[in-house]
Amino acid sequence: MSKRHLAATLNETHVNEDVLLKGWVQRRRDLGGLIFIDLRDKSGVIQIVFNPEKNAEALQIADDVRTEFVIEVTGTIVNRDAGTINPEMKTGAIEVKASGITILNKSKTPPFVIDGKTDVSEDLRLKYRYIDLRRESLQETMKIRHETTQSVRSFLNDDGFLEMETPILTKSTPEGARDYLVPSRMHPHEFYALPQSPQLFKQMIMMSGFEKYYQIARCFRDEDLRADRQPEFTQIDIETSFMTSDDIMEMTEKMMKQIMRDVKGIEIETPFYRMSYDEAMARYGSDKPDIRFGMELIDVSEDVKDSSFNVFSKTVEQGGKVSLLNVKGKAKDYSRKDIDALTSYVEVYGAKGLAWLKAAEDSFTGPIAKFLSDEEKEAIAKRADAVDGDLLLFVADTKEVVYSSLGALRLKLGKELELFDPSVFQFLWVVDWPLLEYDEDNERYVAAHHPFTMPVEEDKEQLTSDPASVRANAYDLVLNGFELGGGSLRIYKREEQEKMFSVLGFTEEQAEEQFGFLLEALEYGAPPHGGIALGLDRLVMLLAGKTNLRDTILFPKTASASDLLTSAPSEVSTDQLTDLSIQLRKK
RNA sequence: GGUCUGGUAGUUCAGUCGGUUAGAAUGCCUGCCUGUCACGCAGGAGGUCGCGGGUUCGAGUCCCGUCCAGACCGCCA
Repeated sequence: MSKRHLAATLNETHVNEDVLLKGWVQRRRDLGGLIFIDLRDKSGVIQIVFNPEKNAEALQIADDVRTEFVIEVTGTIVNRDAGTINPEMKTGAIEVKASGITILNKSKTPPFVIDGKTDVSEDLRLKYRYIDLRRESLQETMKIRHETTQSVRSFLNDDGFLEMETPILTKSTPEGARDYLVPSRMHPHEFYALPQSPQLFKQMIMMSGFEKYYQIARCFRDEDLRADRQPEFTQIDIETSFMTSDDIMEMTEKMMKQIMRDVKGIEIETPFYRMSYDEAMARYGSDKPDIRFGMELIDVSEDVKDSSFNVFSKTVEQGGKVSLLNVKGKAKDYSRKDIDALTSYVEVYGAKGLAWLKAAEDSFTGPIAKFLSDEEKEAIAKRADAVDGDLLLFVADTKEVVYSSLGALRLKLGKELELFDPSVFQFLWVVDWPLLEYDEDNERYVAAHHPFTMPVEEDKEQLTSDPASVRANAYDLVLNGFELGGGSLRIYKREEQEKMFSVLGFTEEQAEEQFGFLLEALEYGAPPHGGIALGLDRLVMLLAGKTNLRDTILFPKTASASDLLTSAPSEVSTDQLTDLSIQLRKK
């Protein structure tokens, strides 16, 4: 018998069959004359029993076996006695009566226990990533990742897309995120950049006449990390010719529908709800709102603009706004101290404080209550729909600070108060983005998305007269408060692209030097085109119910962008540097 | 670049007001145990309290610096 069996594929139908199993020792229970070993392979776990009546020699070897040893076991599948069935285990009704065991490899005692229950520090897990990955939860997540990419491929292949690969060694461009640079040996003093995205290449692919392209593309950005941001990440990158933005959104919805069906077995509703950027900011204080729950921002600027409470009236007078969150029925649950904690929370986002009122019968209590007139309180109560027992939390500041602080507070409270069902997947399109943002530091406009985004047709006239008012023909896909990705129609005429560069403050020479190849390509029959890019890692994170991107990436980086397993980055030899004509400055 | 949290046994943590020999659980080792499944029972080993400096009669504990990990702000077209 030489055919290997997988642990978790065995069940009662295999009783009396001889099996061969190979895998790791999950756990060993030594009862003296009887030893149980839980054998784990990629499919799962099954219990092996070593009984001297069956084979005394095998029992002897099993005695030497330890956790994470790699073993090969032969034996017979048997039903467990009624009283010894383990309902917690997929294979809990059967076990393998061992006739033989071979130790294929020993293992040192692992630095941490491999089970779902044990909490281990992140750095240790990353240093021993290959051990950490043996845990069921990570095995499961990597399977979800595989299923997701396969679902994407199957959908796009069926829809006539070609999967194509773009270069990893590319040209550095100063716009956008910081580039990872690769020095060139053949061209001393010159550098390649790793792609932040295949943006220009996929546009070139459209100019090459392929019409439908996709790639599961690795992208690189040398910026600081976050729980949902890694310097090296993967995008589902898509570009099409001749499709409208509605076409692209509809296609993306179908793709998401298939992914949710294939990976989660969930039927989601399409089309997704669409919301303008302005609406998202006003209602949720976020350009990627989590719409699984309400508790929206309520603007009371109008009601307090003449208030004798200066904090409110002055803010409105100076062009800011006063908004609040109505924490329904929670007034009693929040002490002064709790609200102080919320205040420190919003201060991180630039808010100077968090004013509050508790709604009691026909009145408000709280430190600011005495500064507000009865009419103002009434107006606030009406607008906020405040009833007895509600807690109102106010921020008065610039629009930006009000949005970011209350937007963040809304998410925090939504989570803490369990205002939503975490198993729900709520997709949303955010559309009508501003094309440009004014950069105070550099005193010029920068592209909000990227400089190749097409303006909305009816706003094109304002591009030079009122750049800030121009909307982009762009769309972002949001899932449960996370930006899954975004796309746009692209500029496909040279004059328009040149105009865009000029609005962004490029001289003709700069535009030519950095993007001359693009401008030229636009002159040779570039088709109307557009596309979308979705963050695969984030999608998998949400599908797997994780809160951290590291858990969806095989070998992730730490918050300081190092790899604790291989100790990258690391110093290199002087010979290597000499080859590259590089001399290091003292640290 | 900044703010905050953490770093004590292999691991996860506790360690009071600065005071005798730094603890617990788990893991590990040894012995016993034939139906366990986080097996049980008995015993044992295991510590550069991240690192460097300072204050003090005395520092895991206080102060300064630094490194590492994490969360967040800035940043991320």
